[in-house]
Amino acid sequence: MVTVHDVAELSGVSIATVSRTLRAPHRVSDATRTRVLKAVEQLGYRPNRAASSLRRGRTGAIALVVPDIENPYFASLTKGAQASSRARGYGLVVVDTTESAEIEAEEIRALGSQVDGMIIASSRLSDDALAEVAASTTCVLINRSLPDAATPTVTIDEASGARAAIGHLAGLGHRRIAYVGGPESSWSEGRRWSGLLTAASEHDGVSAVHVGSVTPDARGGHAAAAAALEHDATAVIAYNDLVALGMLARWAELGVRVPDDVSLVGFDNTFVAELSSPPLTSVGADLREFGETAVSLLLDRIDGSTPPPSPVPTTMDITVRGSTAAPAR
Amino acid sequence: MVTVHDVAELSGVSIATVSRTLRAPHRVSDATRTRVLKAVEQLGYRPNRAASSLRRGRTGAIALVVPDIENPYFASLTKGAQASSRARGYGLVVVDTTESAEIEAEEIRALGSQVDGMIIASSRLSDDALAEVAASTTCVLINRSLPDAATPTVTIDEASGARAAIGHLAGLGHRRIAYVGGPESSWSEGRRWSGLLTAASEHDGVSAVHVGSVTPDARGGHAAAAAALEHDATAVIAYNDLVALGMLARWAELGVRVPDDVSLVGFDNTFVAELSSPPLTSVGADLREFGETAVSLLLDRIDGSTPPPSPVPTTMDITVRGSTAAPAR
DNA sequence: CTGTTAGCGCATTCAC
DNA sequence: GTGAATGCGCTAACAG
Repeated sequence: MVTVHDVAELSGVSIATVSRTLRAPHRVSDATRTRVLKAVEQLGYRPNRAASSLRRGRTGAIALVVPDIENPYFASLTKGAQASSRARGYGLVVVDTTESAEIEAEEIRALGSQVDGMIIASSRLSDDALAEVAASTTCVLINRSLPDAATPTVTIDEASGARAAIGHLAGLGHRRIAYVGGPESSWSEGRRWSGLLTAASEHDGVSAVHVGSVTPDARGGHAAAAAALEHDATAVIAYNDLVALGMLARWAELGVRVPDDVSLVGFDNTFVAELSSPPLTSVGADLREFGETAVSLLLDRIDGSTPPPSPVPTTMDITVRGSTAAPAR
Repeated sequence: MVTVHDVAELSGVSIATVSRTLRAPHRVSDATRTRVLKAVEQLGYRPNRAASSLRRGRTGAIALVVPDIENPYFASLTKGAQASSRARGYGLVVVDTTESAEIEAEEIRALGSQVDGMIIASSRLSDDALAEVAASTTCVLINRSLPDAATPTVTIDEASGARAAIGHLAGLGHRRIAYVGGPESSWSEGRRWSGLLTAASEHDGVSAVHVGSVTPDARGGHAAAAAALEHDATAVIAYNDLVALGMLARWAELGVRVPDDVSLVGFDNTFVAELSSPPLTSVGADLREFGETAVSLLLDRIDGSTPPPSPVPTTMDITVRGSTAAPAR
């Protein structure tokens, strides 16, 4: 292993100057800087992160905690966070908690001394447990608010998505719209449903009906497909794209045609929405950008340069694809 | 921050004993061990990773480098690697190189001092560049072999997948089978196509025809959908599930019915194969297990307990869903 | 502008 | 079985 001492010796300066050249280049003379950098290059010197972290009390890394990296929603979020943290010179540790509150708690504890801060997405922790985490670490929450309201949080404006979905369907002529919800414990679920109710009330004659809560995957949609049709609705909105695709597949088996017999709208607009036939109309936010926002907020907090302004919720837009059309009658 | 000194003071022992209690419990007496552990618990002491790393010369973390975390293939791989490394007490740093050889090289360099080893999946690096990495770090390659053959590698037995696909289709009565390939530069592409050719030759009267190379995503499949039908084939095998779904969607627009008019088989058997209608028959390996295998191999190398036996390639199995049936004629 | 010095928190000798 | 002492590689005072 090559250390500052080796570089110092080769370039004829002290180890302090080597360190300075790397951390604060403007504090050394041009001549020595070039000399030191040449030696660094020549020896292939890379500062030891562990030593640097120990001395500085900061690791230069942040963590992103997600419930399930296989979920396209979190995959996109991760992608954005990754790009953004690299751009700011930070490493990113991604942790998949497999939807388990226990593992989440454990990982967060273990992470404590390894990173300078963390982003916790869609936490499965209780308010109390999460508040404790927020109190003892520098963190940013995604899609989850805490009563105290002191913890920085980035959220998606679910109401804007609901408005876009309802507006699109109402514009096509739909009057009765069914909503297949996600887990009742989910933070998004509550916001999506209340957003839909509000949006429906803003259109004359349009009503929304909640037809059950399912697990937020294709299996859930599959199971709810039949029930969703039992309410005279001409359009169905699903908790997320996966649920929507599950319904779509089940309806195909049942001979129900989309969008001829019923229109279908998903939430999140993940890449899977483009995969089905017909492709799925879906409302969603730019998740990569969302991930970037969270990283920025966290790093602003860590670097402490500016007091982080509480960011405005990211709005959702609708992407109209083939699964929606005017109702038959 | 609570350190060994705090724990030592509270439990009335020296810092050496505290450290020993944690790292080599059997080397302290029962009495002191319980006393120290109580103090650890009481103070909420967590060893500082940076200090520990500096002293021991190992970080307790490994890295997984993937081209694209949004790709379900790598997401599943990551999931398995994550679970397995956690189980063995190692942290996992996931890096997404966005399919860029440049970023990959840069990240690998930066990672060097931060992890004890790395797993490089589907590297975009040149043989030379990759060989250099392999020479200077402890690493394990996934889906990519190096001429020198000295670098530990875990691979998937693509030939077994090809055999399963051809066998299934031949069994249904298909004789002429088209293959829509992926990027020619892809390591898997070559193995898949040659495996298909070999497998076809093992069945009387069965032939496989290569009908072009596309980008390995739904867009690629969309573009190749029409061309795939121009060869009198009654069944089509796609480079991967995404390509298959792209074709499926395009065919739906074209009025081509699956599996009535043509059968379709994907590669990788990622979760998206379950999402389409009809759901996609696909050959694939257990990717989570694959990720676990890679982690095990790497950690065995690092811990150096046993000389890592070169693992056998993971075999692929076929999952038959609704996209395949006997040919019409 | 540059060098000397003193630890950061921990794991490991080596005595006892 | 335990304690005292050393230094891992680096950065941040402080002097010069």
